Amino acid sequence: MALKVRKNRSPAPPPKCVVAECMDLIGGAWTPNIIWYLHGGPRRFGELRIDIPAISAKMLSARLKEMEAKGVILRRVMPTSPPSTEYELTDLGRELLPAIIAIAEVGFKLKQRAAAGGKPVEEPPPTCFGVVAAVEIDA
Amino acid sequence: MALKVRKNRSPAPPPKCVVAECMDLIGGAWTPNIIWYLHGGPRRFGELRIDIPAISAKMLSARLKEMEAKGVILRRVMPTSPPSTEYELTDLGRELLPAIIAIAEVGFKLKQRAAAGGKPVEEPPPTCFGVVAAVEIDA
DNA sequence: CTGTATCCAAACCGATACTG
DNA sequence: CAGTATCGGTTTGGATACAG
Repeated sequence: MALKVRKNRSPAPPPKCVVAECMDLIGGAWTPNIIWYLHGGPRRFGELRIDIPAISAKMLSARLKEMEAKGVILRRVMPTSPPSTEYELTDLGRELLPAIIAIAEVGFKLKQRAAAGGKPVEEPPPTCFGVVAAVEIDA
Repeated sequence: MALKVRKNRSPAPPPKCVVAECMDLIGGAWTPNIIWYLHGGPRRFGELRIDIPAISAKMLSARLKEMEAKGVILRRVMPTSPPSTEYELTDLGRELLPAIIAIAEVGFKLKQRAAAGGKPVEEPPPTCFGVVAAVEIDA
């Protein structure tokens, strides 16, 4: 251990907080969920509604519009009948994924612990999202 | 690249979202900031108020109380004169750090890009928080 | 110094109903 | 299918003043 315990109050000037820049993009209550369900590829409005059971059409619409304005997602209207719309992460949106995944990993651990009755989970899952990373569809 | 591009709509059932479990703990608007400034060690009420300039005493108090109730932080009153209070991350709170740090790292990248005029930053900083990890005070 | 109390504005959010 | 409109309730959050 190279660190020493601090003896005085607030001797270490805290590093400038850089959390806000990211939280501005993922801070909304539903935003992380939307990004999460979009990370596998483009997805439609109705699909997202089913993905996120508790969300109302109004909120989903509002968040999607907001995220589009911020450049996090891309909205593409397909000229089909009936018309459908696809939402997709932009490059900027994909940059948020590490944060979202880290959040999900912590959430996974928390959930496991809760299921285990409050006792800490020992072995951290190597990558509980291997499944996610291996999305592979042939047709 | 081992992945193939999906050809149909929503063929991949999205993995259960585990983001909510963590967002319940860090979802508040100020919570990530508080955890961030607490990750270097215990910190007092007034210090946090200065650390997070935009926060009001009311909100800071509310968040701290909420986080204490959730077991994320520990509140310790020091029997000094004038009395002071220290807030510290619990084990549970420390488990949230990977997510917070990931958020901060993304925020750092975003900030750099913004400073660079919107162009993407190429080299990812190895650990832009080495400074943070090396808190070391002699006296 | 460490909060709490009150007032008040704005944002968030669900339910429901309706349009193209 | 993909939204929008409206209503109403809850939450968030700042300002200010006050208390232990």
